[in-house]
Amino acid sequence: MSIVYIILFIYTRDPKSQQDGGIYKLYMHTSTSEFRRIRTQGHLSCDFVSQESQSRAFTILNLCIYMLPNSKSSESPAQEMDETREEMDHIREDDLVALCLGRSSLSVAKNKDHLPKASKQEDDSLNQGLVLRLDGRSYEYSGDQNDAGVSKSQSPTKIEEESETDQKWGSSIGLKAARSEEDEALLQQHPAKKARVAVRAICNGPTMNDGCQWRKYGQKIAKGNPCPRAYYRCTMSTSCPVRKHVQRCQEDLSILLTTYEGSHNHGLPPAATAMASTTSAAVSMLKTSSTSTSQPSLSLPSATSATTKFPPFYAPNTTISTSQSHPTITLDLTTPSAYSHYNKYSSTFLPPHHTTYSPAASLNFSASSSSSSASFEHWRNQSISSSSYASLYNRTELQLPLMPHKNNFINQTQPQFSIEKIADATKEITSNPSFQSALAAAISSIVGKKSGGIAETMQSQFATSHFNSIFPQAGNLKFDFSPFASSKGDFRKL
DNA sequence: CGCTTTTGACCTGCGC
DNA sequence: GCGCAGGTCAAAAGCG
Repeated sequence: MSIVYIILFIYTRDPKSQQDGGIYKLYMHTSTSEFRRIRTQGHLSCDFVSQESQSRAFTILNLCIYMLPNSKSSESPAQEMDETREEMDHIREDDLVALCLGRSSLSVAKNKDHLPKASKQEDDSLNQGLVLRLDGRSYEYSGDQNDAGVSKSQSPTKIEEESETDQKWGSSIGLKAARSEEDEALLQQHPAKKARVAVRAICNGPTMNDGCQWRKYGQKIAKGNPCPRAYYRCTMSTSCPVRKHVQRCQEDLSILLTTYEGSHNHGLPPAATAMASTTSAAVSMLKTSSTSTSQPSLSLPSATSATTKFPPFYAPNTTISTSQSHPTITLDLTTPSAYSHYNKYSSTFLPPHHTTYSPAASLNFSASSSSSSASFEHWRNQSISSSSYASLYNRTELQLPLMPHKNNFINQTQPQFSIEKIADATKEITSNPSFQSALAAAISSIVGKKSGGIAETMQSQFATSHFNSIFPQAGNLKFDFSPFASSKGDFRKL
């Protein structure tokens, strides 16, 4: 099996200076042997550069978004591709913001030989392990521990504990690799165990407003944390098996750890679909990992794998654990890439106008009960007034952290490839449920982190507009996290 | 009065 | 088998 790299650029533009900001590159590994670079007109654009197309059927193995400094304008797509490879070789690792979903060795384009084709050995490594990475690389990469703005207190406790003894990439990865193998074995030993998704988020209220209705049925003092753990069950349906427990982080009382278990057997209100889609995507990843016994065994790459260009930053934002009886994936929303990198760079590189967040950034989880319509209305009003489609699109896209500018960068080069080919490829990609759920979760996570909570409308608008811009041939795909939408799905075709 | 929360008891799984 | 910890139950209390 080979590797496909699809690089998706998401341009950002500062609304005041009209200067181009950072770029997101989205690498997608699939199981076919192709390398594509996606580019279209405008802020978000696509073309496909397909070097080799052996099969249109593939599975999404990895989905990464890296934030890079601006690159140079290119004369042609072919030149751009060369530049991309060049970039991959020279890019400074700590310039990256990453958001990754999928299964990966993280050996993304470490060297030129890795692109576009991968050796069988690398293919095997790509198959190994299940990773959900949501930025945070700056916490794990310890090349410069004195990096300004990288506060240790922002780091999730779990990773903090690990990173204290495993400050370097290699050792950390080694641990994770070992653990992942154990996890895999455990997952296979206990197939009946329900997967859990834990969400760490800053929340002042008793629970996170995830859009569902919950009833508390118990409370316990758990070992190792004086803060009581509260148990809730979903009350939106009498037979709904979904439970969650909520516990405050001992180290930082503003952080709430919410662990979800089970799947809703009823329709969800639109406001609940964002979290549900995120958690279900995470669960599906766990399940995929645990059920893929017929495929090559899954394990994380060796710590000694020296062929990676990008360090395998298993972000502190996400961990997979089976230390308890249930396989658990932890999503950390307390260390958004935006904030960490923003903090890291704003004082040094960014012009003053970058030091203000968009209004949406001040949104937070509701401090009231989980089903508070008042808080929802408050949020809704904020969303409507501050994040219409147009304003969203013109505001540097939620003012995600920008990298230092090198050059202006809007390349309007016309694609040299047939529309049909692009459309075909786009359909293949966008019709893949794994990709849909992964991208939905990824974007909802990154937007959710930016806003400090679940901002459904913004997620919907952001994800929808971006996705449709990225894949204009996909037929108006829509991320439906909107509280005003009627569908319970998180991703659909209109 | 009905719904929710609290809280001690009980059950279950796991490690030794 | 025993002890421990996590999880659940259900009666009592609280609240609107």
